[in-house]
Amino acid sequence: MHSIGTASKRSGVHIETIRYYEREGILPPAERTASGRRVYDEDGIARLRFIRHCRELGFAIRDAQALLSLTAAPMPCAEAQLIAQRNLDTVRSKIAELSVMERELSALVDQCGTHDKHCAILNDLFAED
Amino acid sequence: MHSIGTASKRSGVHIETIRYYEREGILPPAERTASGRRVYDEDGIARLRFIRHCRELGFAIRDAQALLSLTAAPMPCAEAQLIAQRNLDTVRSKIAELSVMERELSALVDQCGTHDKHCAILNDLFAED
DNA sequence: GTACATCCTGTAGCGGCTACAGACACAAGG
DNA sequence: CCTTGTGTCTGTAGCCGCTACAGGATGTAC
Repeated sequence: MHSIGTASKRSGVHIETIRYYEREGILPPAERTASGRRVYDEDGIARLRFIRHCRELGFAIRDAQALLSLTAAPMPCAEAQLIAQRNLDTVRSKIAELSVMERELSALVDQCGTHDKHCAILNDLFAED
Repeated sequence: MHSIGTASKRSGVHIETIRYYEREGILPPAERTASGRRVYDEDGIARLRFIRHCRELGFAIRDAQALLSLTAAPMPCAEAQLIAQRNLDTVRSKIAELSVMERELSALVDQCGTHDKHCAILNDLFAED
């Protein structure tokens, strides 16, 4: 049995974040000692790590919660794959958006300094469309 | 002279967002009619479009504000370039993070279905590290 | 026994909007 | 003049996923 501090260190999830997850119902409420302190067993720590991995892969916390609850289902694959695919789509469209930004920004940065009179960056931002 | 609705349509910035920018001091307070309605001239609309372009390029609103105020400076280029370069760095590191996610997620999605017994996605998320 | 670390709850803040509620204002038609 | 419909106003609360306190209780080591 472990304190929240130990669970935090071993799972890589900040203490405040653990409490936040509990408050939000992402995780089941932790057991408590007589004096009211949270206590975590290995499963509890594994769940924290699970959520962290989900977040590192870009899943929304609600999706992380859904995936976690799927681990108790008999045939979780199809559902899990669906959620993962949706997230993959989201990640890819974010990359696409950022790539557009990257191209335009680097063009702007390069242009700047080539014009004597006006700043290319500011000019461009003022353009009609 | 234009109403906020017209300014919104012509700049592509939502009405609520325009008021938000004013509240936050991103934009100078708009002129008002006798009855208290906001009024925008062509310059005001141009400023709104400027902010929108900044946002579309990923600039934080505070940076957008800084860039906007640079348009009144005599030698804005160096400063503008600095802000743009910082933003470009941010955008690039976001792309890098998302690319890692993309690779890992697509591997997971592909793996799923190849194992009969356990879901590869959920297994992976439960892994030690 | 006394420091000091750790934990608790509750609340407020971040960024960048978005979405109301409830009250005024204005233009067009009857 | 009155109604109807649309536009606008202020103020506040919510979204996401935390993060950062304040102020108090509890646990541990010397």
